[in-house]
Amino acid sequence: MFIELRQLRSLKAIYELGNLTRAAQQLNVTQSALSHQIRSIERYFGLSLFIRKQKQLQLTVAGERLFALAQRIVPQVEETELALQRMAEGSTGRLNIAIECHSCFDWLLPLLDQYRERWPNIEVDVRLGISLDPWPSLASGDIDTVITSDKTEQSDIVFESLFDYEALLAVARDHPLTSKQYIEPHDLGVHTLITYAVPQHQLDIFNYFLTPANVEPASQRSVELTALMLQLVASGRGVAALPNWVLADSLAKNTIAARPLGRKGMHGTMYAAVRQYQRQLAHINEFIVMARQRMSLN
DNA sequence: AGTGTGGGCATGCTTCCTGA
DNA sequence: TCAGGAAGCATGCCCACACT
Repeated sequence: MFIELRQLRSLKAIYELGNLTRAAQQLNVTQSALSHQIRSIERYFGLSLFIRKQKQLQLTVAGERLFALAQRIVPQVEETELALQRMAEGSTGRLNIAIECHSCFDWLLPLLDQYRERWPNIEVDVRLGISLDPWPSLASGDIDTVITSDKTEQSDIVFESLFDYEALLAVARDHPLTSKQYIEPHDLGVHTLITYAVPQHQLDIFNYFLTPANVEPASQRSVELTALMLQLVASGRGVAALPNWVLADSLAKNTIAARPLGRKGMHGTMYAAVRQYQRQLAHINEFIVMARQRMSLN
């Protein structure tokens, strides 16, 4: 391939400015360099691009053909360069987030309000990843980050740790389990467990606590909203395993009590999974930094 | 180290403008 | 009309740099 973007830019500048000298000034090269460029195209194709009879350069048919190409290509390239530059600076772009936990809304939504103030030109969208497998969407670029506590080996995906948390069993203030220092799996065998309305295999309380001990709760009730779950727990209609950031407010107001799950507690880390090449984008990096800052304060 | 390429410097040529 | 100067382009030569 012989025709280069550099040459199209030169041809466009020469035609628009009317002579080599002014075009050379605009392109930050010497008149001589520009003349060499044009001559090299002319020699390669064996065609003249300009009629050089007067001082004013006039396009030949071949020159017009190449200039038409330059008029189409150069603005598109410049527009794309600008868009990429802005994307790298973070002044435009998008942040499509998939979250794998219902309770993440509790910290994510206030964070996004703060984020939108800082990055008003970034389009932000949040999708609940529980009902779908978010990883193919992340790999294909359909979404930009997955908020998850499951760190799995994925090629070209980096897991940025956001914060550590502990899942606790929330119970009513006067619940019999408040007498225990920590909860054991069999303690739940006689109580109603309130969970989010998702399949059992997506619930950590089953995966890491009940199923390994071969224990089933006496009954299970599912709800969609965290607030409703907390109300049901507070009124003694069941117990629920929730991360500490969800319980912080209710514990502070003393409307419920909470106990660790197991002697050592059930600890986890929340991650933001992003594609490797997107990690350096300013608006994505800033989201990670803001999430860390916000949750380290809690 | 050899080669290719882009671009700068120096210089010559052509065209245009201006004043006598 | 013509001479002189200015403006603009072309070209040979050279150098720096990238690539193999």
